[in-house]
Order: sequence, then C-alpha cells, then structure tokens
Amino acid sequence: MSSNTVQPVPATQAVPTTQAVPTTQRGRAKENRRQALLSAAASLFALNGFNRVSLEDLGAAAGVSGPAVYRHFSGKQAVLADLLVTVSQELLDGGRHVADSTPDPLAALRRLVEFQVDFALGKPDVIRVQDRDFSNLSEQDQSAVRTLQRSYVEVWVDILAKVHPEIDAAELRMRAHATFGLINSTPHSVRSHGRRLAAGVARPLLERMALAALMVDSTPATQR
Amino acid sequence: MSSNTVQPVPATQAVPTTQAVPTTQRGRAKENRRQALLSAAASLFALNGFNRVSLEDLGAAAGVSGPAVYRHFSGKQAVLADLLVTVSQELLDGGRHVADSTPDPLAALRRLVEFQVDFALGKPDVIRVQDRDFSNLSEQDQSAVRTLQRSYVEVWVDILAKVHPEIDAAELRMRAHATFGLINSTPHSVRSHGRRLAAGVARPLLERMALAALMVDSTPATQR
DNA sequence: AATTCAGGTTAGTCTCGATTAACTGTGATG
DNA sequence: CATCACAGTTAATCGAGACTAACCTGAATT
Repeated sequence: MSSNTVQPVPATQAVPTTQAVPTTQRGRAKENRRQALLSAAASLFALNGFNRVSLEDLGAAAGVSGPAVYRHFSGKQAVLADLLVTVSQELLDGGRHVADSTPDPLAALRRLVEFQVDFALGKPDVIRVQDRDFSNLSEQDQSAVRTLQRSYVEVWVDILAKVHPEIDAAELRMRAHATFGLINSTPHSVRSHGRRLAAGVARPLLERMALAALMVDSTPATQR
Repeated sequence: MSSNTVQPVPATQAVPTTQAVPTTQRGRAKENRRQALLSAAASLFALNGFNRVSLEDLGAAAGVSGPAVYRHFSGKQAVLADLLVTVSQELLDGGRHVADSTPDPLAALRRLVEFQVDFALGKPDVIRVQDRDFSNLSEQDQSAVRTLQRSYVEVWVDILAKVHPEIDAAELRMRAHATFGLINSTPHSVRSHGRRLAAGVARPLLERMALAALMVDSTPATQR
C-alpha cells in the first residue's frame, strides 16, 4: 500500500494556464499536432540531444515536415522551453498537492518520494531532457524554469524540515538534490529496454533507497 | 577516519598508456598546451555544453586561438573523447585498486563510496560533461567509454554481491546506478559557489546517504 | 651557421540547419 | 456561395562554425 501512484495528481501534459479545448475541427487538429510535436520533441531530444535534432527531424516525427513547426512554436528553442516549463510546473503542482494534502510529515515525505519516482519512471525522456539540455534555453526561459525548480525543492525542504527539525535548510536542500539524482538515475540506466518490466522492480527499490538516504542521521560529531 | 581521500589513487589526469614526459623544451610546452586545452574543455563544456563551445572559444581559453587545436587533437570530437575516455579509465583504475586492496567487502564498499564522492567533488566538470555530452561522441568512442563504464559498474556489483549475497546482479546494478546518480548530483547543485566550503559538508553527507541507500534491505515481500 | 620541422597564425572554404518568403488548399464565417 | 485566415508546402536566405590552405617563426638537429 505504500507504492501507489499518488493518483490525485494528473500525470498528463497540461496547458499552463487553464485553456479551453478548441471546439472547432481545425482547432482540435492543431492542438493534436502541437501535442504530437511536443511528444516527438521529448523523445528525440532525449535520445539525441537538442542540438542533434533538426527542425526537419522534429517535424517529420510529428507527421509534418520542416518549417511547419513555426505554425505552432516561435522556434526550436520555444519547443524546448514549453517542454521544460510544463514539466517543472507539473512537478511543482504535484509536489504542492502532496504537501498540502498530507498532514503527517513522514507520510508526506513518503508520498513525495513516490510521486518523484512515478514521474521519473513515467516520463524518463522529459527528465533526461530537463537535466541535459537546460542550457539550451534562453536566459529568460532558464530563469523561469529555475524558479519553478527552486520552488519544488522548497516543497521538499519544508517537509524535510518537519522530519529533521535539527538539520539546517542548506543541508536539507542538498539531501533533496541528492535524492533527485538517485531517483532520476533511471532514465540513464533503464534506457530503452523493456520499461514496463524493469519499472515493476525499480519502483519499490528506488523508493526504499531514497527514503533510506533521506532519513540518515545528521552527520555525527564522533563517528559513534 | 572513514572519510579519507583514498590517497593511493592518483587523482591527476594521466595519459592512458604509460607515456614518458618529453624532455625537450618544445615537447614540454606542447604537453602543457595539451593539458591546458583539456582543462579548458572540461570547464567550458561543463558550463555551456559541447555544442555551444566553438573551437575558437576553446583555443582562446588555452591562450591560443582557433585552429591551433588541430595541432593537438584531430578535431573537436577528439577533445571530448580524450576527456571522457580518460575519466572513465581513471574511475575504473581507481575502483579496481580499491576492490583489489580491500579484502573486507563492507570496507571495500565504503572505500568505493569515498572514492566516487571524492571524484565527484574533485572533478565536477568532467562528471557533468560525461553524463551530458556523451552522445556527442562518435559511435566508436561511445562504445569505448561504455565499455569502461560497464567495467566500473561491475567492480561495484562484485563488491555489492559480497555484501548482499541474496540479491541478484540486475538489482545490484540498479543500486549502483542510483548511487552514482546520488553522488554525482553535486555537480548539478553545488554549481560554481564556494566549492571548498560546501565540499566539507557535502562529503560526509553524501557518503552517509550513499551507504544508507546501498545497504537497504532487499524489497520485502510483506511490507514488514 | 644552415636546414628542418612542428606549432602558430590568418584567411578562406563548405556544410548544415534555423529561419523566412512565396504560394496553395481548405475549413470557418457571413 | 464568396471570402478569409491559416496550417502546410517548397524554395530561398543567412550565419555560424568546423575544418583546410598557405604562410611564418623559432627551437632542434646536423
């Protein structure tokens, strides 16, 4: 009962601002194309890296060829930006939801871990792109994403502070980062294999490792 | 006494095959330039990513401008390849040394963790380049690096197998990868600040988190 | 001292790929 | 039904940057 999918959080791509789904046939088609482009971008960027993917490749992967991408995004960078801002926002929203809806700190921490593991196993491509191609964003987009990420980290730090009242925020922040590194390692290792197969084993393992790492005592003065 | 620097392992850049240092003044200068280029490459690539660094930038950072790089490397990719092959080889050598010189499995595991933490804190740039720009290597170089990395992982798995005789290799491999993710998270978080300052706190923390994560019991059938 | 030769330099060359221009066909709209 | 607006298309344009050519200079070597 501890490794559930934290269901209340919508795991689907969502438009940042609440946007009504276009009713007209044409508008629907456009939205589909847009999602197809984003999805293609996620897997292409993850596989080859932002710079090794041409707009031609990207368009082709979405069943459209070349400069058609400009009908949906202002440029190549904008596609990346949309991808990364969206994922950062999703993480933040999900994390806040968990934090706000789980009074017990330790339970909240468990749920945060589960949430992050689900995310890493569910969208390894986006995770990979996020920490590999971040620097291909414009300065502006970089700071936007950084702000969201910082907020997400703070959600973790706030919960961690309740679990470890004696540890200062700087160390808790480092614990959070290290834990993200641990959990997000899967996109690097579980590459392209039978994802479903490995995920079943990976999920509980990653959760237990993450919790164990997070719960470690603060560095003892004497080696005990 | 547990967080020493694993001193026997030379942490300096080393030429793969045992190469005599050139005696002639010119030869010495050339070697210096070469090292300057590699060092510049490490920090530039880490900061901006392989593709955002031009040969002009790279040369300039080493006090030489532009195509002079071709006097030392066959091309831009070759610089990256040298960097990554060297670091992979260093890790493998260091890991093997630890494994071979530490009979007690648990002690060996501790030393492996210390070694990896030292490496991550000591050469964050190279670590960062390694898992960000790997795909910019030629197919050939990729497989060379992969082979070295696989061997390094096997060193860990072999030690882990002695500590956890009941766990199968696949899971141990995943534990190792997750631990690398945890330890290597520092290049991402401890960016460009007072490195020495943070490192003093980071080292013991990362070591304890890594150990705790690695020592977790195998997934219990019942939630205990 | 004369001669090589390799590390540097600057001025091309050449390709790739992002962006833009000029058109086209077809749902939406009146 | 006539028009419009707009997703797409193909054919330029344009800049960046890796690599090459042609020369230069001074340490090594004889």
